[in-house]
Amino acid sequence: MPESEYRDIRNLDLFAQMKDEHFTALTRGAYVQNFPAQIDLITEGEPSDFLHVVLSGAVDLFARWNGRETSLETVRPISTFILAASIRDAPYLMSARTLEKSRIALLPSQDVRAIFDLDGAFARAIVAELAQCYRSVIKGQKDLKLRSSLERLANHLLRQQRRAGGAAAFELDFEKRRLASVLGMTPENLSRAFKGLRPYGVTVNGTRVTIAHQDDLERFAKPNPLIDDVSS
Amino acid sequence: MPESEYRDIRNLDLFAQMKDEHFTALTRGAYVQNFPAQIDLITEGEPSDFLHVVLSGAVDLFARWNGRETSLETVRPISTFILAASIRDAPYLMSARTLEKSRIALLPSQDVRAIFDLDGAFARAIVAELAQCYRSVIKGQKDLKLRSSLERLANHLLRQQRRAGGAAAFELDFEKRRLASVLGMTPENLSRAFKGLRPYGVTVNGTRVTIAHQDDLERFAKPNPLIDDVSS
DNA sequence: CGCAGCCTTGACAAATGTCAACAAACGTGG
DNA sequence: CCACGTTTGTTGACATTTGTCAAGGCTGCG
Repeated sequence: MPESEYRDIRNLDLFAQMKDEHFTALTRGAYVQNFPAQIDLITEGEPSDFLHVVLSGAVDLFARWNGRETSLETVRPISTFILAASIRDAPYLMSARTLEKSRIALLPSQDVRAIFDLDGAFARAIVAELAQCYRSVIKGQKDLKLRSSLERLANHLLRQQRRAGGAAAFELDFEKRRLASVLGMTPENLSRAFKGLRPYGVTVNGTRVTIAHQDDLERFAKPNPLIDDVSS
Repeated sequence: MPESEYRDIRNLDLFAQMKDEHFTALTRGAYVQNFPAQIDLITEGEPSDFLHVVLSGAVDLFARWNGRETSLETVRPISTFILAASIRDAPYLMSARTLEKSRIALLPSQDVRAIFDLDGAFARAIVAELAQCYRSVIKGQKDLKLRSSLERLANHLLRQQRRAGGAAAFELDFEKRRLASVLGMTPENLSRAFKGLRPYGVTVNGTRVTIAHQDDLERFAKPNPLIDDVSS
């Protein structure tokens, strides 16, 4: 593993505080691999052999049931995914595939569990990470159960706008068919939802979104820190 | 705190392995309280002052937005709730209220965090608990996004049947208006959904459900371990 | 008994999904 | 760089699902 990537991983909140020897042990059995876009990395139901770290690119976590499929989360660098399955030595609940060309580190789950038992700082970091993940899924649950698809889209746009710097015009960070799946609707419905937001000053051109009347949109979307804020 | 309740808490997975002195310190600032039914225990957005342990009764975790309300989880004895908020010292994402007369222990979040930093065994137990909670919310997310309300009800009945011992006839464990909220639909819709399951041999009388044709219902519901199993 | 809350039902409205058609964007190989 | 085919996005028409409102029955409790 190149020194720079070793550093990047080491600097993740999850690994920053652990003992050197433990981090070394953890990365000894690890390897880093490049994947093209649209490659399946893991499949739900399989045993969780590796904790994955996205070093570059992007990964989609999704699930299937009865012929249907839905996107549950997008993982962007630099962060880990399927920590919970690794820790519990339980089967993956979600499948993962690359969205773009991606570089991914794989740490054997077995080592993660072993070192988690030895290193208190690591255990605490895992707690912080899991608590964060948990809260973020709860927010997603609230978003889904309390809002209509139009409201979900409106709030998603406001969140995305903030992440992109806050300007009135910004780029969607993934293709619309996936956005539809993330928001829990069909692509056709998303198209119509965009049109439904026009009265609030939203226009779209390809992946470029412009919010002409910020106040109108916010009055409609009613964003709430307990659903829409990244931290907290 | 009575000795028997002290024991009950001590025996929870979360506390079983921690050092005696730490457990003592944790319970020193704690207190136990009885609440009647339908009492608000916490409100979303408030700082998380206490980790709660349900000793008896039942607690509903729910959330509101824009005048709507939804039930997210039911906590039954003996287990804790809002662990994630306590650990992160973040505001509650959900409100809680008693469903019945309940006995609840309150452990100061500050102490939980302090001892979590001192006690590796405790930290590990918290990890196990949080990973479990995380996975269970992900399952809920899949249930919501991949299934129609009729399918959600069918699978809920099968899960409930198993929990109740597996007999063809069993009791719903909460009132229908709440079940509707848990499943993400209106009470009216739930009524109709029950009728919609009649072709698969489901009949309801008050809170008593009978599944006459187990196979038919399962063929329709297509239960899946990665969504419906409690553990794993 | 009489009230209050829950459940059910019907009629209707709104939201969302499906299917088909087509246009636009993209990538590949010539 | 173009031609081609594939994928993605959009739109319309329509079906299905879900929600809303209003009414009435049932039950439990004071």
